[in-house]
Amino acid sequence: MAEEKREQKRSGKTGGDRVAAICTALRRAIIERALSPGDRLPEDSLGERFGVSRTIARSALGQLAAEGLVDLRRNRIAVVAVPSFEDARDIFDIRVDLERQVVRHLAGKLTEAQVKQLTAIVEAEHQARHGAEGISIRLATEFHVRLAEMTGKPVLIRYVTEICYRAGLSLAVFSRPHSSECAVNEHLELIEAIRTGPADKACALMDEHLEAVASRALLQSSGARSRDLMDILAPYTE
Amino acid sequence: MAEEKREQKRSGKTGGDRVAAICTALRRAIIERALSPGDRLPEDSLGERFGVSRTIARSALGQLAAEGLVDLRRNRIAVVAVPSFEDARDIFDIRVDLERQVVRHLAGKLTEAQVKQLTAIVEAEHQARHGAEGISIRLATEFHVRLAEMTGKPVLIRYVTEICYRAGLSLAVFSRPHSSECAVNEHLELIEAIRTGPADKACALMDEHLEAVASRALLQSSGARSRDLMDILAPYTE
DNA sequence: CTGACAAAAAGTGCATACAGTTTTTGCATG
DNA sequence: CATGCAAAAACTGTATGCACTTTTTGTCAG
Repeated sequence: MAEEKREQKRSGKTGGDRVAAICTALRRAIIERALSPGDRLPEDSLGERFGVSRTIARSALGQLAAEGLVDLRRNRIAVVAVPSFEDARDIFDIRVDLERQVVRHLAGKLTEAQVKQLTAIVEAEHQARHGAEGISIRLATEFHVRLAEMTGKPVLIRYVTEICYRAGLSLAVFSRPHSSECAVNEHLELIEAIRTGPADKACALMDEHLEAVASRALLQSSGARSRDLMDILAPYTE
Repeated sequence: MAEEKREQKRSGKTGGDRVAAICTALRRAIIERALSPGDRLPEDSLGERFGVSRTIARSALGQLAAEGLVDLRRNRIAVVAVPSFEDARDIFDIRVDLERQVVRHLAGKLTEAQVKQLTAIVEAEHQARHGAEGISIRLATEFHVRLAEMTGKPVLIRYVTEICYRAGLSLAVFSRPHSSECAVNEHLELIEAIRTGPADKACALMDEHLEAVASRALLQSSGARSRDLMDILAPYTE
């Protein structure tokens, strides 16, 4: 959030981590669906866009590729990753496990301030529910990421964050009608369950929530839902 | 080991992915404890060692940092990561979840060839149990990685592999007496349970196995076990 | 028109150069 | 001798250039 500002004051000094800034920007663009799966990300354009050399842009792409958000093939232009249906399913399976850990660690231990912080995000989700679709998806993701951050466990935070972004990207591929507004209520219930409830109860609710998100998108478009040009044009053939 | 040779024949051609080669070599060196947590990895030396420019070495370090095997701080020499005790605990917690998924997917579905392949690794572990300590640790890790690969699920494979390496690194920090030979028997039992048993049974055994590995090392050295110079020298003070 | 194919354009892969930042070293000083 | 400090050495951060590859474009024969 504050990084963007810091990048501006280019006093000739070394400059705070530019690679990270580009990664942050791209992650956000991807999660908000300003960038779609398959979109091209040439190093030149990227560098030019952010006012850095290809070296930096390239490094950012490498990082994002490691996170599974970008596909990087030798001698080819980088593209926003296009998760397969199986990938999406696996990502959600892992996500359920990881977030269950988050909830287990947090159940009954949220501070007043933390509850407030989470509620604020859900509030924002509520506000954004009729605005740009991208924003509400980002906020929904942010809710889960913030939750993970509250465990204070760096390793867990890292994996949850990464998997949440990948899940968001997967939904961009497979969820036809963007059906994530209902999440607002579920998120509120989650806060309550984690705040008051016993761990098991809260975990169960998180399981439910994630499974619901997954099926709303993944299962409903059961099977292929491939964006392959061949398939898209099939109905028009002859 | 063989990579170095290949790097020599510089025929001017494009050359297959050098970054990946360096990563592989370093991962292996780390898991075999040829490199210890905290060891320095200057870009120059690394590049020279592998016959590439700093650009490539740097990129490899970035990749490994993303995997949690290397610590990378601005303007500082990269070092092999030094996981905290909490990190180690969290890594094992996540590992249990991930490997449970592997077992669940594999239970009762191993082909003859796969069983043979796994058995071969355990055999190698047995052979190596009195040789170089590093080798047996690497083989034990390889067992789990191979298992994950048998699911054919790229996402799961990636996370299991990464977390296994991080677990290995954590053990390098916290496990005093290298106590991993007993794993041979446990690995054999695991193969059997996955081959024949129902998923629940096999999962339970995997849970046990991992928890055993974790406690043999992590819990036994309960609490600090910090490699901090201050602590090491404490007994000698005065 | 349609294909094929070659030249031009767009991009990536990698080394290198140079600026800036630690870290080390060497020395003088209290 | 310990201490500070400044110069040298060791490294990292980043842009740029060149070689090589892929993609696009343009042209010409069928």
